Amino acid sequence: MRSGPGSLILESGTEAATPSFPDDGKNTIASQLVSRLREAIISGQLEAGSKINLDRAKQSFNVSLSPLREALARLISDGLVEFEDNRGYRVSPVSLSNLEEITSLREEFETYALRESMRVGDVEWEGNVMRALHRLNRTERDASKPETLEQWEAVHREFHLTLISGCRKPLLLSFCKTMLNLNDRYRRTFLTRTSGDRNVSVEHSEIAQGTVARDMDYACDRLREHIHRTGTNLRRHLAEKGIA
Amino acid sequence: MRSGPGSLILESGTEAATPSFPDDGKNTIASQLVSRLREAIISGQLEAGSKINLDRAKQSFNVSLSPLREALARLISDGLVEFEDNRGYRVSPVSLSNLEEITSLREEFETYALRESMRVGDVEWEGNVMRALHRLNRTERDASKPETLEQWEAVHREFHLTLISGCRKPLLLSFCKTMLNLNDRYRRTFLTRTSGDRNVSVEHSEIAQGTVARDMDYACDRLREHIHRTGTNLRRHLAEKGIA
DNA sequence: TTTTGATAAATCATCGATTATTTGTCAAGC
DNA sequence: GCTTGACAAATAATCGATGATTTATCAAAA
Repeated sequence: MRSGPGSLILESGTEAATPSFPDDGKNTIASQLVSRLREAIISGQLEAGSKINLDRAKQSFNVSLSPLREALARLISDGLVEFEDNRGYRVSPVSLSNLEEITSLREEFETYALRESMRVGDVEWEGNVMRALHRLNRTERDASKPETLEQWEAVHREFHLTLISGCRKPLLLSFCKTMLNLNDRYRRTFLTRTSGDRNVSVEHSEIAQGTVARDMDYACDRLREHIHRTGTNLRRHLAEKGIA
Repeated sequence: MRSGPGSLILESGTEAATPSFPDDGKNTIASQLVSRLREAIISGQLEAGSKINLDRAKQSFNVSLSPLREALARLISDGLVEFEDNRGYRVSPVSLSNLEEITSLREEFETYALRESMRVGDVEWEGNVMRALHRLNRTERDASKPETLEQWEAVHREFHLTLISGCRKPLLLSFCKTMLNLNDRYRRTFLTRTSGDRNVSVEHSEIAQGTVARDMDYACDRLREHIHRTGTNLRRHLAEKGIA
């Protein structure tokens, strides 16, 4: 299926602009599935709480059972999928209490990671933060253009991860990444527009400015508020849709 | 292989004292493997950093490939196993920096979870804490008897988990459980005796007493010290064995 | 001697088919 | 009418075999 390095046969896939070089990562079907399934869950294509029928999933993703099961097993780490013996896999459900926990943990984990980053982060990290902020501010978010929403989600996620990427604590970073994933699912499912009384751009800028200035208390307070506001916002939207 | 409910054929396994009733959980080979592999890694039977050869593992555990791969995929969540495309699975390596991160995160996560537990925990939780303390104090730990060490590890782990079990934050609890697993691997691998200058029993009692008295600062300070001392201890033992 | 490239061996990834379990259905008994 | 139990359909779990990739080996060339 995959043409090896040096092959003259062009691949028929959508990606692969450089057919003579092996792709970086994501070589196996199982690994590709992890990405595709994660995206499908976060974006809401796979409904929260719904059972994942292996036969149907197998068909709709055009894969065999083994890589599908392996991908789902790996997704348990992300908290996006749950499993029970002989009952199979299901998309993790959403709930008010789950959202509240995610918000709380993001406040705790991310402020801790940000403080650590400011303590030990180097100049390159500072630069990455400013670059991520700039990209975020230059990315348009228009509810009438769905593709801009997706793009904005990506750079927004990247901004928050960059903020804490200087902390030199890989386990902590992976936890934060997980929480951010779970949080993004709520936003992408329930929140297409931002609340009117917020200027999110300013919030991001304040966090970033405080961060590179290494003003720990200021930056962490701003970040905590930012996360908290998003949580409050989302909670309201969940309540409107009658989700307990 | 498995005799169904009501069957008159007795199982040949070591467990299953009540053959007429389905086991609670752990029904499938994959799930049993998760437990067995986790125990094998934490106990040090599977060497840290070593590659897991699927063919050999298949034979030594007497299972087929599919459940083995699925079990390993699930173990990634626990941070005990790492994976790379086309290179397979390996036991997560140990290092000084990894131990230090685990210690830091345990300090942060567990004190936060303990505070939350004291804030919202109910009377039943309090009772569970006192029971876990009592069991721990009554469990002997004799380096000359390996089976007592294993037993002690189990009740010790149970004590720490019970402490924070009142917090009503399932995601936080699972993170703490993961960190505790990783920490226990270091202790079981590198630390068979407790340091001479510590009275660990007193430390546990102080934490538990402060907890049920809902003295947040006292209990959390004692817990943080307790975790920190264990970390310092372990770090020394790692250094002695020349592990960077 | 070191490097390179081809080949062989080991190992991982995937598939299709088989077996085991759960869930849905419905009739018999209470 | 409600519960119980047997049967059938749907679904999950496992297996053995096949295909793909990586790693090891070693001879030829620089």
